[in-house]
Amino acid sequence: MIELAILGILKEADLHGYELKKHLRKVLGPLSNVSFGSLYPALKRLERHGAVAVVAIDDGSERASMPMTGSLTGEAAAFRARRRATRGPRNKKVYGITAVGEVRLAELMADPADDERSFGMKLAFFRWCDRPTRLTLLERRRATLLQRLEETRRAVAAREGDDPYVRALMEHDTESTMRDIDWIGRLIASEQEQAASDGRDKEPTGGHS
Amino acid sequence: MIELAILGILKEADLHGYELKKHLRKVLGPLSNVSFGSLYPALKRLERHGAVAVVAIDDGSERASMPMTGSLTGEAAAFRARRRATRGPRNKKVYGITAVGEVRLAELMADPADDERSFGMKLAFFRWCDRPTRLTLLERRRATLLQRLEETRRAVAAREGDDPYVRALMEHDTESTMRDIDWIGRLIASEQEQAASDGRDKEPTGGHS
DNA sequence: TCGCCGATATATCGGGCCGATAGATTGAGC
DNA sequence: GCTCAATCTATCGGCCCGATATATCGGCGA
Repeated sequence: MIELAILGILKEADLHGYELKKHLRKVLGPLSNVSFGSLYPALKRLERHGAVAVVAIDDGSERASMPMTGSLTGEAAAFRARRRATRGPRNKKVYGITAVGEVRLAELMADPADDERSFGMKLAFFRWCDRPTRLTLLERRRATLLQRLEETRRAVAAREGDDPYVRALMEHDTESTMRDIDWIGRLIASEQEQAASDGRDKEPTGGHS
Repeated sequence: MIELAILGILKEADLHGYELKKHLRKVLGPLSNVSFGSLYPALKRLERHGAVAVVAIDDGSERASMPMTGSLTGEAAAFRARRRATRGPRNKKVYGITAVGEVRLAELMADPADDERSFGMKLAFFRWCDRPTRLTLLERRRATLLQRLEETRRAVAAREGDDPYVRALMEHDTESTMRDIDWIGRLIASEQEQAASDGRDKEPTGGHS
């Protein structure tokens, strides 16, 4: 799921690895402490698959955002050569998302994976998908949580005189799950309201009062 | 952390891999969906380190729980040989925890890892450790959650006009974290009450009214 | 009685994730 | 100029997981 995170962030702006990690931390907060040990291999993977591409190599000169297509000529190249000779380049590889990457992002958003982490990430990138997709994801999450709730409830009911700590854990889990379900319900309602609002804007016929 | 789960379960009863997985699912519920791809390698690892040992090999005969020390003699061996010749043995490898394993379990319980999963597991096995250790773990968890709460709050405050979905995510995270902190607080209070109660039982002097 | 099937049971493999670590540049402060 | 912390890319070993292979077991219908 780290690929989803990378693509979702890169869709907003071209960034190099280190910045990417900082943005991830800021946007997803405690939901994803992506380590460099995952980030760089993932970037390589995505590049190999053509989902992202190196947009520029920032060597410290002012000429950032220089496309890599074609050969560098003139002053810039000379400047870079000088720099490289004296101190060596910084070589910050700035990545950008490609058309393939956009498709991949959509695929990953539609992926059935539905755990805490995955769902949180998808929600964080909801702005990149349309309303039907959003509703599908929300409904799926609600179904998952309801199933989990049922499971935990059965487990609690099955053994009454069990260990008090296990019991406390399960009861707390039940409560948390119920609250999460409510929350998802509110998100769904909000989404449906907006959908209705959009509908009214487009075809105001049939509106009563 | 799968080792903690295995040792914690095995401390209660000797089990073979398949049973182990079922017990794990029952006790830890949705907190750990340990797969065989982790379970069997982990068992091997633990056996190599001497933390668990094969207590018996259940080949389908009625004589379960037969220790492996010494050679099998008499009827049981004959029966086993007959069975093996005709249909082949079932070879359920029943594992048990060793003295080394008990030490390892205590070490893993004291481990500073403090994420959702790790803490949940430890709590599920609280019955295996003394009250000071429990309180230490609870306090540590509370500190972690408080830190996370602070972090999320700062992130929310830092950008006001941000994406509504990211905002919803963060606000929900804040709420959940606060509830978790309250919960931990209640567990700590309960633990301290019991500690005080124990103290009164032992030295009833100084009790005022 | 035979065959089929789902549950039981052990095990491995490829691939991904993570913590630790390495190696290097850069800017700020002194 | 010197040190130090932050920036930046990258790899390694070890662990975890989903998929998969293999084989037995108990029950149920033909």
